[in-house]
Amino acid sequence: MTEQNMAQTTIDKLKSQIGSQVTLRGWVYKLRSIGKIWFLVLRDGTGLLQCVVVKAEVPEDVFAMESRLTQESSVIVTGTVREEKRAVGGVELGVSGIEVVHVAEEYPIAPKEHGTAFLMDHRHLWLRSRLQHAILKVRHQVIKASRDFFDSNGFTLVDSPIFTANAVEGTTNLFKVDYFDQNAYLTQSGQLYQEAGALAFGKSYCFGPTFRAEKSKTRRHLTEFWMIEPEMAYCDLDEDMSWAERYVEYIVQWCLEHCKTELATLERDTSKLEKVKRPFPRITYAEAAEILARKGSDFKPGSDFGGTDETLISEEFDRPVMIHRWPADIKAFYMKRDPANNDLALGVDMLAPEGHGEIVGGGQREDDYDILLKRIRDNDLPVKPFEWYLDLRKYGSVPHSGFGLGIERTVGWICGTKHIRETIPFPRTIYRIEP
RNA sequence: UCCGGAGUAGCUCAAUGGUAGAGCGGGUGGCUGUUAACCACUAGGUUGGGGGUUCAAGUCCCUCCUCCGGAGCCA
Repeated sequence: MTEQNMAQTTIDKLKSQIGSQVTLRGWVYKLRSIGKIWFLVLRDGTGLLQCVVVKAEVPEDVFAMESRLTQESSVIVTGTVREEKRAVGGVELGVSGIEVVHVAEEYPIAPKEHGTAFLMDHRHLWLRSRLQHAILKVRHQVIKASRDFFDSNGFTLVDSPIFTANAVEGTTNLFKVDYFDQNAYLTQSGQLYQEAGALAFGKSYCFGPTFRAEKSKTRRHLTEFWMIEPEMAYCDLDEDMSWAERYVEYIVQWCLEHCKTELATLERDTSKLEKVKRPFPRITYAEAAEILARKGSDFKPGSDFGGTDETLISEEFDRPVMIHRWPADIKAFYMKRDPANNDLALGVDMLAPEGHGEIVGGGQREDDYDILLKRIRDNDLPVKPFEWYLDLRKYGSVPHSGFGLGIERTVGWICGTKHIRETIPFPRTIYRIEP
């Protein structure tokens, strides 16, 4: 290894390298010139660094590079790290040399305000900007925390397929694909397969993309989104809710500890997240309906909650709230009924605070063969594609439960972003499939 | 699918029916500590498409397209 390679570093490590001669590889984030000094703000994926080029301190050709360089040009910069209160991040680089790797063409995203449509058209470049970078860093940590949580609690990763022959919830619109000469769909949930996983491994989970062909046009919807779905054998609704609150608490506390810089960049009020500690309130659907009645919503009892209703309910609590025991009519066929009231399903939804909507949906599954078969028929679903699913009730059926957590809505809540489309690298919405 | 909103310079937006403009970005020049630097100069337009009314349309009417927000549905 040459001396040059040994000095190779990244911006996030510079605080411990003050006084050292280092080399950084990155891109020009911003340029400012005041004559015989110019400033280059370097971006390397780990942070931003102000680099100072002084005419009297560098060779003439290095100083002359200011006129050649453009925003987002790729450069390798060498210099001495020093403390500097005036610079962003508290350190700066006194430049001794610059190697130009590529001079970028005029960059479309100027350091000024842009509209969302324009930025989304340039999503592949927008990812480089501070806020988008921070949001996706949080997304990464949410996913890491999720895997850590389930991996260290005895769950086995059992990936569900993306192509499926059956519609989990029957009623919702699925993306149909030509699967050779047969119809297939893109999955809208990996849950059914996790039930097989839980009966094989005790506790299993999957994490992958799911697809909904609904023509939703709201800040809470994507046609392609990522869901993490755990499923537990020998688990009833109460235990299911305990898993959900442990998991959500874990993710939020993990991000508070590991995403301090990003949450500060996003100007997130973290005091709201610090309150996300167990136990979370658990209320019934009927109690939630009472809250809405008291607050004057025009909500119709027996129906599902709309976005506004969810916000009204979540405003009552300072942490996520779990709503359980729903009218069976509005829930999926596979949900087990409440032994105390056959009209109610043992389902649970978790609403995030601050109006970020439903982040978790789940419940206890019907484990009786005859009842499940009847439900499939009552819902006018074809029995054939569900035969394997029914088998799970023929060979060692047990009470089991699970849930799914929407990654994008969770990231949106933790980051405090208004639009869910900023929480996924390349969002897919009804009118956007590019870039 | 329904309701509402918007399409004008690369971007963000102005412009009573009467000569299409500004800021930012780009280019040129100036400045030894800038923070969205500043100052001067400069280039940049089929006003989303089509049709109509009018002496005259970015502006009024019809139609189509695109996008945005919300509803429904959902995570």
